[in-house]
Amino acid sequence: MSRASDTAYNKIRGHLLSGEVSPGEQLTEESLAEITGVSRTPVRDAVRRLESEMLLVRNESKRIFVADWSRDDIDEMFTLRQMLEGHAAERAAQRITQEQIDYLEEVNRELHEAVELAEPDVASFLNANRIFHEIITDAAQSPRLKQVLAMLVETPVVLRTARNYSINDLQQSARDHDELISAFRAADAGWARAVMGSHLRRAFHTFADATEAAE
Amino acid sequence: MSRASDTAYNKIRGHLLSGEVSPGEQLTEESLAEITGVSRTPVRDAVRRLESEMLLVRNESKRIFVADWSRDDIDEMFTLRQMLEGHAAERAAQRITQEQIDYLEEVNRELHEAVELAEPDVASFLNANRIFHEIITDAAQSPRLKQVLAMLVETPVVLRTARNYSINDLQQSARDHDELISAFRAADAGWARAVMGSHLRRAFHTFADATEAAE
DNA sequence: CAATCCCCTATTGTATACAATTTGAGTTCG
DNA sequence: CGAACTCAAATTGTATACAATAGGGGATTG
Repeated sequence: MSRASDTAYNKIRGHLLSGEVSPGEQLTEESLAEITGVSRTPVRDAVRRLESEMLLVRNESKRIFVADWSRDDIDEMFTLRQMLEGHAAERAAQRITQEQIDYLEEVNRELHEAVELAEPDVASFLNANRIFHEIITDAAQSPRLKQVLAMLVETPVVLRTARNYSINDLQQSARDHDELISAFRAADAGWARAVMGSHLRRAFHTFADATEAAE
Repeated sequence: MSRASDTAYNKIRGHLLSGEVSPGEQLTEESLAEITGVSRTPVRDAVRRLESEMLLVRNESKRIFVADWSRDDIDEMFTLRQMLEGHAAERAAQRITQEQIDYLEEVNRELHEAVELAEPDVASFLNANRIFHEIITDAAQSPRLKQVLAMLVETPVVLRTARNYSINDLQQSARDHDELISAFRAADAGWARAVMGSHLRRAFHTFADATEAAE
């Protein structure tokens, strides 16, 4: 993370997720260069990456704007994740190693701890959740799948509404993960796909409810 | 296509697809700049795009190499396309306009003509085929899906082996398209998904056979 | 007053020089 | 002889100046 373009990527991403900027707002390479403290060259790299993750969009004349995700966009994103991560879970069930299963258990133990407090630690939850899903994507052993999924996970909207998730929802996520681990231990691809499917579909509704609550 | 980075993208892509370079061969930004006649800056943009399409890969120290697709890689790519384009066909069946259906018919008429010659016109076939699938992706009205699919279609291996496709395979593709159009006209999402699924899965085996024939 | 045109400014695109990093060949030393 | 070290060359990364393009506002004209 020492390279300037990575610095720029992380700072801009943090800026977008913090909510300091509004959807639809225009950004310029120059202003982003000032914010990040590097020149426009690495900023351009970072902007490309954020475009591919659809946190930024360009208009017809190449100007840069903060992406605006409609509810339908979020729905479609979860649907794509359900398909692709369901497939990943299926492949992972056939390929995952004992070490990776141990790692999944360790990460999910942390996730359980984060959501069983009186006041859940949402940041720890999100972090453990991200790592959990990454382990599965790695275990699927498909570089294409991994690259495609990298474009879809962690939208700004989801992260911004995470604080509104109910304790029940978070604890249900932890239990979904427990069941996924069981499916992997049984090497049951169909089970893994089905659990991943319902896990992500529920996550969408959790998100949708949290969004309504915030408004 | 007047901008230097687009020129670079197209020239490098053509270079990769022509087979003048071998999988695993190292390329440098400088050499690509010479080939394309522009400076390293737009070349870097083009390389990024080709990386996301996985025609180029980088090693751990960021050096650039021509991607090497194994048979398993191709298989996985077609599996992902089957999932995603199947979904696209489903959505398209519920959203496609009469104008788009007319356009599909027109393009597929050209495709039929290209493959019903004594000596099939493979270039025209590939071009009509690409446009046909693009119309469907557009009709699905999902920017995320469109972007994700852009990363998966047209691998160098598929294009290089296209000459080995049999006339029967090409004509079957044209008939698959006819059936897809019927499914769209009937607005039958399940039918559209199923036809797209078998169409792409057959395409994989056509590719696999053509590859073996070439070796 | 409204529509059009024109020009200045804002913004992105490109070239180039230089910095940082990695590679690999040659050399030294045990 | 081989393992480790050194340093020059090769390659990618970054900053910056300038070029090309697009946008917006004011003047012009009917």
